Amino acid sequence: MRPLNFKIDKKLEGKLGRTGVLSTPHGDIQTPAFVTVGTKATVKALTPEMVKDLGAQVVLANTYHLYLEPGDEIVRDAGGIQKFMNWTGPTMTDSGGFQVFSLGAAYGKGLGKILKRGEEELALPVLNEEISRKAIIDPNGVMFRSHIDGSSHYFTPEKSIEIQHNLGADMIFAFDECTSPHESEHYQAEALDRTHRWAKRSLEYHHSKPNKETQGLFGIVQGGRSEKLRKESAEFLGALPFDGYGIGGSFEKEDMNKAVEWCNSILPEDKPRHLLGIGEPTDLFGAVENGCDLFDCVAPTRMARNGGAHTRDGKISLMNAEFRTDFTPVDAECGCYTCKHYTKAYLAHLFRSKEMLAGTLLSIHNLYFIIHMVDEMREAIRNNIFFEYKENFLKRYYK
RNA sequence: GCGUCGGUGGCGGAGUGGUCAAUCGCAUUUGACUGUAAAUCAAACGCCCUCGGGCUACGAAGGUUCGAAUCCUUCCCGGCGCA
Repeated sequence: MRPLNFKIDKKLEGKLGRTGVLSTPHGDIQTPAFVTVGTKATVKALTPEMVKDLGAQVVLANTYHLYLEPGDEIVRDAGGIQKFMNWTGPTMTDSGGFQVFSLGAAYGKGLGKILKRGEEELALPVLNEEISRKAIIDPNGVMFRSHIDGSSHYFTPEKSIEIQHNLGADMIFAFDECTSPHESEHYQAEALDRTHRWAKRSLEYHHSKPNKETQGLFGIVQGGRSEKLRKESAEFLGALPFDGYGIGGSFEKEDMNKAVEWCNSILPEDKPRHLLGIGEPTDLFGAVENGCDLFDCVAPTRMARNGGAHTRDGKISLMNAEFRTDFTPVDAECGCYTCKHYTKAYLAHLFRSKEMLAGTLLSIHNLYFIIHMVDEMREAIRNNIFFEYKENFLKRYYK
């Protein structure tokens, strides 16, 4: 029995986009779908019931974080991540590959996944960089220093898969190296070679264990901003028997769609593709159009906790003075629980007085907004109106 | 009334002769947030202008000094103690 079954039911004419159904041991996912991030086996500020009610189909947790606390064996003994966190739907776990980046090359530099124009100078070497960073890479794996207590831990591809077997999600990722966009082409090639070797090892280890019966393994395409490397990576990994593929790395905003297209024109059509860590409306349209089926992103929930809200007319910050006396919903056209029952003035009050409910209510809204936007893209593809939908949405959102 | 301690920027509270437009915290304003190191971070925050600078400021008014938020005098206001 295969752990996953992916069935494409409609294609976007002239493009790589498609809709489908991804069946997992814990239920079906209508794709394209936005994956809610619950790094530490919790979607921050929300109960699983809230997450379900706002329309989430699948939750993604993290290997590195759950390994550190509470420990993957505890999650295993609890009956796996679904049972542990009381989320009954499909789950995924990331491999810890992103932490190679965020705790390594990006540590202390405020570097994110998307490189903005003019940020290149940040690539200048920092004094004592090797001391400050908390992840050090070698050919065999990565040494992490815990961001919690400073203790040292060593991840190999085998170790990451072993942890993910213990966590027990329906879909797991091969251990990869997410590179900094500042790295040279030479380094990108070297890192990609490492990611490929790690991918094979992840696959071999995975298939040497019985968990392969229930867990699908995704390989992760890397290659930075290089067309040559991206295509090379898609070729290499596409030829391996993964159950799906992730597209990782950090991008120049303008280049992302191209990079996604390079990868997806090569990756096997019948396998699900997950664009890792992307969640801005404009990026999601590009990703769907160019053939991605899944995307996860912390932005909706993180923004929400910081007072940032999506609306049909663009982003707003509820900390802005004007909303203190605005007695209308965050988005009058939104059907979420928060918009049905609360005003901006109330949310502004909650944020200013630092009440916990603020982050909860706005997380509900932002997740609902993004999830439903992707749902609408899916329906638009099925109804042959994707490009109209896209144009109307983006024109209004970014006006 | 006498004695005593104190009055600093929206608030709290440092500073006790020059390096003070004044540490710091809060509040305020704005910005950022894309496989969560994040309910976080950054910037601005007397007035005027362009970096730089100019102007007005530490209860009020005088004074000492090259120079005062800092010392002196008087006054006003507040806490406490004694009558």
